[in-house]
Amino acid sequence: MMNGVTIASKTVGRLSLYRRLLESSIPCGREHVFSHELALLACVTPAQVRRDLMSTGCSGSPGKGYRTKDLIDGISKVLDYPEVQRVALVGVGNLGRAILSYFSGRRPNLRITASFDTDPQKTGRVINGCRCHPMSELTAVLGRESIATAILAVPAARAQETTDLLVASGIHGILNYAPVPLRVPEGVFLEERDMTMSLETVAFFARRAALERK
Amino acid sequence: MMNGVTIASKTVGRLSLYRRLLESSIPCGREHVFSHELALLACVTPAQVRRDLMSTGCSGSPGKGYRTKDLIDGISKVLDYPEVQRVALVGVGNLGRAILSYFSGRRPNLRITASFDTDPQKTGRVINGCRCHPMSELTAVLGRESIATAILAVPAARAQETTDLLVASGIHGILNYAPVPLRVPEGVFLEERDMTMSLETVAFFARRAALERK
DNA sequence: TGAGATTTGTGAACTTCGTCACAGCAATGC
DNA sequence: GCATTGCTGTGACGAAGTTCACAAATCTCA
Repeated sequence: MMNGVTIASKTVGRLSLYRRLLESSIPCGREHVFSHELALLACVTPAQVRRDLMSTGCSGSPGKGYRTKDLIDGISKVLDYPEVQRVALVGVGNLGRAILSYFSGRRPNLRITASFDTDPQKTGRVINGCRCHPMSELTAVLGRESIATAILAVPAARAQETTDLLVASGIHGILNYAPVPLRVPEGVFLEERDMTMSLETVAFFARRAALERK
Repeated sequence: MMNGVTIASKTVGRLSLYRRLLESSIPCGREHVFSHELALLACVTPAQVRRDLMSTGCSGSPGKGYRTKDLIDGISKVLDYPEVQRVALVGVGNLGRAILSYFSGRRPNLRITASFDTDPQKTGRVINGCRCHPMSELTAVLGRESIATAILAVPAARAQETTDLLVASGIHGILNYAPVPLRVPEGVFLEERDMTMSLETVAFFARRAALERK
């Protein structure tokens, strides 16, 4: 690791959640929060919250809780890059557009600034506030904008070749919505979000729970 | 548990993946597969594959591997309901429509057969091959079609109330794409798929990996 | 100021998930 | 038929993630 501190990937995800909750769901007047209040909002245990916050260096005081502002700043110091961190989206189909419209203007510090597609109908246009480039420009655009993070939403058949291209172009983190597992070299962080796997898992346990109830 | 066998949720997800790979990526002539071949396709270790397959009851023979057909049947016996299992989608926005078009006609045994939305522009119409009902009909439709599984893709502000309604209407499994954690009673299986958390996690580790490389 | 109530910070236990490594067995070659 | 090869099935181990539980710290109120 670059600096001495390691931080678990699940913790990073929850920190992002805590920050959102602090910004949106804590009544404005409140200057302090307790771990059990955040826990309730985040649907985790208070111990989990405290454990996660340890890795930000924030500390609260017994009896009073954590200063809301300190938490937001502390979490941001861990999660945010000093400058804007740009993200690329590859594949501007139904899902790609949903992702674009979902993220547009959400966090000023983390922005999808470039998208790519093979379809000439789409390339050259601005879709959901984001310019769509042809795949041929991928390497150049990623380099120019120093993009290290990509969201992949292309058809299964194209997923691996696209990944290889992304990696060769300097991408170090991929969020994969294509329904195939990706092969990436060491040093590239990969998060798989296969909807089929998710749905089939939920369906399996739903069935089971429904049967149990009978 | 209803029957004696417990099965880990991650294993269920991977079994679904193995089946897809067996159906699509194994050259038709091949009657047998080795665990290391499946492992390569699924991007996991051979030991993981064998471990997962244990819970299906399938067994292979040393030197020859697993019979492809046995595996597909064995996995299906675990994952599939004898009848069609119906799924509901709540929230037919950008993401909802992407989900619908993604799943339409994919697995005959697991089908999204009803969708719901508050927007009167959408209700009453068939969108991406799926009838969209007003929320007021939710309980009735889920009951009539005996639906126990739901995909949630509504705005954050509506997510918890919608969940409560789903649970009250007999849902036992929820796949949540709304960007808030849901509170569900025991006995309801919940899978959270918050895109913001995922993206922020990937961005964090991408940045870290990129810095390390310098 | 001191007693009591409450919450933090964290070592230790526990749970879950994945990997190792090897005994045992089917197939093949000699 | 015996030795060899190479893969399966699984007990044991290890890593990651979560919860427990309690000492130490702060606040409240008399």
